[in-house]
Amino acid sequence: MKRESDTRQKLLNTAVTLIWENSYGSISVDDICSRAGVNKGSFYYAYKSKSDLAAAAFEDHWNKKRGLMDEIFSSQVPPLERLEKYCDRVVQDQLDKYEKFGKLCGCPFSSIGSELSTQDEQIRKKAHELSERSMKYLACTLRDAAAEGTLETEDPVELARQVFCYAGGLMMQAKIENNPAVLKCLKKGVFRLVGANQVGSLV
Amino acid sequence: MKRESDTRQKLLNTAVTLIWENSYGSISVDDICSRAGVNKGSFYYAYKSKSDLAAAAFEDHWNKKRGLMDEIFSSQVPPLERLEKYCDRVVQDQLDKYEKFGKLCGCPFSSIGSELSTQDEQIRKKAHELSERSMKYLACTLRDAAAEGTLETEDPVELARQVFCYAGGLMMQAKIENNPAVLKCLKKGVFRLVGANQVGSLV
DNA sequence: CTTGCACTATACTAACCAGTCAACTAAGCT
DNA sequence: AGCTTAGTTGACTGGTTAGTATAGTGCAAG
Repeated sequence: MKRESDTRQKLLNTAVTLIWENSYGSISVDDICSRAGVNKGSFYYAYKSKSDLAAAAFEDHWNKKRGLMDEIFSSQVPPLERLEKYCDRVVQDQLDKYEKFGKLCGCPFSSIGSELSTQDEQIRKKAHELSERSMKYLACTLRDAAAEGTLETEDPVELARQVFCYAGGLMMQAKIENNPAVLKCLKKGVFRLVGANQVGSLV
Repeated sequence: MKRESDTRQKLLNTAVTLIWENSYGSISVDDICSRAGVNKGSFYYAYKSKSDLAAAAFEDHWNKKRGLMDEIFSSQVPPLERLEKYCDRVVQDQLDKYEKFGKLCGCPFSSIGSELSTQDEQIRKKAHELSERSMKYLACTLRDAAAEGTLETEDPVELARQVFCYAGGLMMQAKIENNPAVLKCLKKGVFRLVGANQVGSLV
């Protein structure tokens, strides 16, 4: 029978939070440990390096979001509505974080991926992998929309990438401006990009 | 009569290069000094902190790019052609860097801005300021295009922001994938976003 | 009761960090 | 020549870093 401890989980949660609000480079293992209420020895018993924990925390954070993503991108929902809900959710997440910390934190995957992609191959690969997963939702949605005729595209995979990059770029810009108002044009830009009218505006 | 030294300039150049290829957090003052062939004392004689140098290096890097930007966005050039040249240039810059270092480095302003915006207000402000300058070129171009009737927009400033964020997001994604092929859809996406046909495709 | 193992606690290392300082060099001015 | 001052030098400080070593704890099965 295994004895389980919540040390790993505490470290995962703390790592995501601290790194998201600050940056990988500015957060130390000691910071993570003391915030998580875990001793250094336990840290290195649970993970073999700081980079390892970060990669695991990435994966864990994604898993926590996955249920919601599956729901937003459910085939039961009309494709353009999925897209709209996704935009709303992205903006809402940023606003929640903003209210909580008084600063716009951007997308954790993109921020950390961008910071470390040239430094740490393990983290770059993980960031890449997670971005592919997000793009899958979008590609599928755009394919469905094309099939029902609400938008036209020859290449839903490429278009999904464009939408994804636009969203990521906008969050980054909002972070750089530290201004939630920047996010206002997320939906408008996405729909402009896919060349469709928003569901709401058709009513 | 002033005695001038190239210490400041050497530090500016070295800082941009090292931080661009790596990250602010992973590059130390000692790294910058030894690569620039400058002593630590001289560093702190020239700049009062690491963060100060970074901000100055930002500004300096922009100034070096400015001439080319003025040329690309010259009123003498038809607006949509400016947009195309801009895209070409962005991609070319990334490819040059990629060939030189074997890794995709992304946009230095966005990368460092994204890394430090929640940490260092001075750098966040500088990154913000420089992004505004880029967007000015784009807004002006889109306004001109609307005036000559090659595209439609109610709000060229907002559209410029969307274009800018899309480009930044795409560079970030290319960095995360460490794959120059990602950049291929820059132009297509930009023209999709502004709702115009590329100049080339009209011929 | 004891052996083994999952986990914790903390002191420690060796390298590294940003930043300081006082001594030094040399160029320009009178 | 002699003074002033911009600029240089590299050793130094005090604190922090990721990671380690080792002793210890508490549970569970034999």
